[in-house]
Amino acid sequence: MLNDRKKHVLRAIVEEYVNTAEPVSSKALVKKEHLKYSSATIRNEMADLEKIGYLEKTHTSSGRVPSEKGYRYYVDELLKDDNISVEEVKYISEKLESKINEIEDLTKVAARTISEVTHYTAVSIGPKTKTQLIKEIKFVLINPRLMLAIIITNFEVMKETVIKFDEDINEKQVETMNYMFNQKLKNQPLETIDRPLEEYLYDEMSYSVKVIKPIVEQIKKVLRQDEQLYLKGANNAFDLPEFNSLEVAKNFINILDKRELVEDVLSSGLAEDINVYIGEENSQEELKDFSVVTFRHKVGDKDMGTIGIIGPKRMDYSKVISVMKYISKKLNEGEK
Amino acid sequence: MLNDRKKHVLRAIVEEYVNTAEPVSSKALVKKEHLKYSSATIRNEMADLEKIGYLEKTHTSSGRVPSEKGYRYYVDELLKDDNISVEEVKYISEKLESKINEIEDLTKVAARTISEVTHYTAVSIGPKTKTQLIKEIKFVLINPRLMLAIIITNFEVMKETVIKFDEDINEKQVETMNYMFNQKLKNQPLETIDRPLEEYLYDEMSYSVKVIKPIVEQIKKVLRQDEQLYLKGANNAFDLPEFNSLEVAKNFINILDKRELVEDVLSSGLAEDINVYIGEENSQEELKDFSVVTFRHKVGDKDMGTIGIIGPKRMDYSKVISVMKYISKKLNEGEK
DNA sequence: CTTTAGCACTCCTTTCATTTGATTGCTAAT
DNA sequence: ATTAGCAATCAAATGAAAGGAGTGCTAAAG
Repeated sequence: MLNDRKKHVLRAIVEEYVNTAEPVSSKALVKKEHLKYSSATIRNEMADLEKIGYLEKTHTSSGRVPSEKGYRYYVDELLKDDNISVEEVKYISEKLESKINEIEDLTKVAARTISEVTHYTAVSIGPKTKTQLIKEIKFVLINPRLMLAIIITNFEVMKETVIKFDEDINEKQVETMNYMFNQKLKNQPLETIDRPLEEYLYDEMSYSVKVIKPIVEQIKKVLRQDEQLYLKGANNAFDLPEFNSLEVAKNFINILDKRELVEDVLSSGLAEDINVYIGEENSQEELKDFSVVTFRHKVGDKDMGTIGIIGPKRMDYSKVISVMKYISKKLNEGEK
Repeated sequence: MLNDRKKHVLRAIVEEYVNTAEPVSSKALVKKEHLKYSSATIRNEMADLEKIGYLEKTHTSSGRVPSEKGYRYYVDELLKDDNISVEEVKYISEKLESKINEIEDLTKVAARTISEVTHYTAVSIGPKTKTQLIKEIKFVLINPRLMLAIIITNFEVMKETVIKFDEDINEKQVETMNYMFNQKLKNQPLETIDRPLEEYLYDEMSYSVKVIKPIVEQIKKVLRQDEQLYLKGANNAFDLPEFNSLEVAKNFINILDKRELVEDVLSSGLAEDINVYIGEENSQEELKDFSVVTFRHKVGDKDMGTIGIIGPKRMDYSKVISVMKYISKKLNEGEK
């Protein structure tokens, strides 16, 4: 357990380093925080904090920098999560309520807004379809060559898609399909709709490939669509001094370029809260020099997707978490 | 008009510079190309080529680098467009014919494949909806609260979307809608479906906002979807020496981050051919240090989207154009 | 026992001069 | 028309020196 002065010093060092990106010296800290102790005293505290692993030095005669453990302690114990200005509140509200929402996915708008307010890179992804279960699947014939498929999942998400046929279909066939597909797919995960099913259907049903294939293809296509990745503010990263190292910049772009990696990152977070992963805490090797903050956008029980920001370990956790909390709240009440 | 030796020198300098990213010296050129002239002679030719603007120096005692005019001459007159290996042909064929196509947009697959083969950054975008005309719009009622809208455009592209209502709709209403919407929208560009239309409909039709709004919103949404931007291989850029300058890297990421800019770039190309824009030839100020090569993916008269690669001016135009030509051909014959 | 002043020591950063080497342009010879 | 040869130019690498910021430790003061 840290005494109050150590807490103060640690918090101040994290915040100062987040601001300046320069190792923080004892002298600078005393001045900045108007501490009633001399720099020598602070130096002693800093030495202690280093001993227990919360601070690091870049070289023997440099100021101190928070370690990952230090950031973690800061995030868990020291940070204020109401670090959001009136202007920011106003800006966010306007964005989320603006007419754009009517066209665009709200999850995307939220991701973009977070990026704009925090100046970090934001990513978002639609609800994870693969883990959802099929509650019901329903086919409606519109005309002999055009059929509508409606899938309802246990997350209360509804997906529809139109299927075109090369040959005529009749009502009787559709009825059979309704029966057969539900028989096979009810309470199965969405990913069941894949090659094995296709083959099963060929065997089981008397319809030709020409009928079955477009159905399966089209459904698969629509399921994929929801998992679309959205990315905003990649350029912001380049304003940060850590990205002056080409090594780091390259790693960063590499991460963003790998779909699966970003999907992993976003989907690994817990459903209920704001998740913070600092450096090596990330399960992905590639992210060991970055920090990630995510949260899941839910409306009631409906999963609407996950939003995350990716930035340097020297991230303004206070700001990011505050903004995310506010947006999360806003999203929930907005959809009531 | 250049004599053959000058052409040879220019071509060799472009290709050598593309390979090495280092200014090409007279001595290196003689050696590399087994020229039967001394370096002094080549120096004279290089001086001439510089005088007429095809070559440049980075400083007084450096080797030569192609100017934009030099690249342009190379692209127009000197380059071979069959610069594609057996392995590459095989790889591309496999990718385009693989099962992935069944799920994924072929335009995206093509863009990704180009990026993989050329190691440049590829972008693609769906068919430009805004310029298309509405040929017919048709509503089909599935149940009292669910309606299907089908839009057919003059590019023979069909778009469908499902519309949910908060109140019941009857067949009579749908008939009226069919009449009214077609009346108003036939032969209009797709972008007509926007706010002005919405207001017109409120005035003209007796239906409530609750009916009209979901229709317009949903149609707008589906129109947007097609213009989705796809990006692959942004990380490749960082393997190129020109991106060792943070300035350049930052510009590049900035460009990719601006949706509208990339959309502009892709849509400015001519429909029929492969378009090459070198440096300042780009109409976008931001692209003045980059080159862009694009082509439109068409199937018969149907516009399927545009694919482009964005890279340094020191681009392997021969490789890029060869690969694009091959893919373009392949896409056309595949869809027959 | 806690705090602090003072100072030696460390090491990064910047600057400047020097050297090295590659390449050109030009002149004069072939 | 071609080429050998050479002075001139400039980037890039190397290394020495100076300056400065910051720490750790010791000894004294509170």
